[in-house]
Amino acid sequence: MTVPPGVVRLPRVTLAGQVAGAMRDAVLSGVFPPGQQMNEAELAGRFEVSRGPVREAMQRLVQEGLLVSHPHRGVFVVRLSEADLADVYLARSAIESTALRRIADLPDREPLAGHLAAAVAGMAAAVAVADWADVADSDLAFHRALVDAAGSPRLSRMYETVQAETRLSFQHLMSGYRSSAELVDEHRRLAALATGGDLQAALVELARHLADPVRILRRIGAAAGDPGAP
Amino acid sequence: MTVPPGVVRLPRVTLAGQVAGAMRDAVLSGVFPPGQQMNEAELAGRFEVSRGPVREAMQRLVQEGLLVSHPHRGVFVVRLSEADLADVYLARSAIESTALRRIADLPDREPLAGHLAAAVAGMAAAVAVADWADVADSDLAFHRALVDAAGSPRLSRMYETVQAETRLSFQHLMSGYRSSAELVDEHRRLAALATGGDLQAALVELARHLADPVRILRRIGAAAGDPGAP
DNA sequence: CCGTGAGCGATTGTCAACAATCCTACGATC
DNA sequence: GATCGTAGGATTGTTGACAATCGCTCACGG
Repeated sequence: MTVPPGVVRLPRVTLAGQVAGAMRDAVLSGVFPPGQQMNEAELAGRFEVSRGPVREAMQRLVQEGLLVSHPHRGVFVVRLSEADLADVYLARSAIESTALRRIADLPDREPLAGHLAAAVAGMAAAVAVADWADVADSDLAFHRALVDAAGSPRLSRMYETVQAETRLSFQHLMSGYRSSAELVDEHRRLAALATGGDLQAALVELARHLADPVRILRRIGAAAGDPGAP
Repeated sequence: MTVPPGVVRLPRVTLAGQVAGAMRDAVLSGVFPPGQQMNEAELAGRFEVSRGPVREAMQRLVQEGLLVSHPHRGVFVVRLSEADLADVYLARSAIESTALRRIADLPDREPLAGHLAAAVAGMAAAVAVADWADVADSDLAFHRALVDAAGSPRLSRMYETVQAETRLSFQHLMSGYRSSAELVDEHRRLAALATGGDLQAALVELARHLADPVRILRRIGAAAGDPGAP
């Protein structure tokens, strides 16, 4: 019997892996408030598994920066301060600007342009109906496409962590997105520059986009519910 | 009773944490060859602990990129290819160049200059006696000081992972250091530029220092045991 | 000879129980 | 009232046993 193409090895799934995914989603969607203790026994009961896989899952999220572990005292949802937000943006800037440098050398930037355009279109549609969660998703998908286009496993892996923290800080520090066409235009401009071949202009635009947290924090102060771009 | 200053909360230590540290050291020092399976039961016996803490320790190293886990099949020491090495250098470049930008804004760069000078002195002494392990340690300490001086927890955390991979790829892909004063001079020059206030020159020097892997790989090909700077 | 299925041993994944640690509350003493 | 010591409950850390999975080998049938 010859096996037809398309038949591939099925992914192995462990309980710990599934629990980690479910917990990651729960943390990122704000189900647990900052500083909340994650009770092993209770979570194990909810998931109907033993404490072992829950422990493993939580260790993973600790390494991802979403939870923090204090030995013998428990594991807690991180409290992200404004200083943390600033640091997240610095890390994003490091990763995304390096990605832009790689993208500038790509022989074919059309696939990336397509992905960025799709994200911008999704963002515009979400802005039109004031669906803030979708705006955030599109925004993060835009930047994720940028980093992944660099073709660097390590940049992508680092960005995964930092993007989760971006989403989390958005949950904890910000209360929503402004309904503004400026946000969409900003991304449209960045997409054009990132794929247009003018690296220096793209870097300047990215730096402006991820400008220093003082500007972002000013926005928070100036208008509640007006946090700027993640 | 008033407690005198200097009396601080003692760090809590778990078996899992200790096992993780010992295993990290063993992996980084080349005790386990690339692709080696890490047998839980055997390691648990060696450490005289149960398999639980060994599992937790290994999960941590998996997240750090030193081990790779295949569910139901085991955990293995990663095999780092030349493409991996190139990617590690790209990630280092992203982090270290961002650190340089932050350092350029430091009000006082003297402490960093001191740390870099100490690392260079240690490197020179190690080169003089052809102690390759010490050369590597000094080299990595130099770059670590650079990143830590940026004062960004996330840059430092990301760098920890990438530096461990640097050390590991050094173990797996390279066979030693050349005994060369050029290496020491390179670092001395980088230290001067990093703390001297000329950001552009420092960035150019860092880029040269972490030049594209093709140059490094050429060196491997040109002279066995002559891998260039990590 | 080749392909398939079954069995076995080794190893990983999970479970439940016990041990250890922490925090809080309460009582005793000064 | 402040401090100290103790006990108890809740939770985390670890252990050893059982369950599940995988890879390899061997036997059988076509």
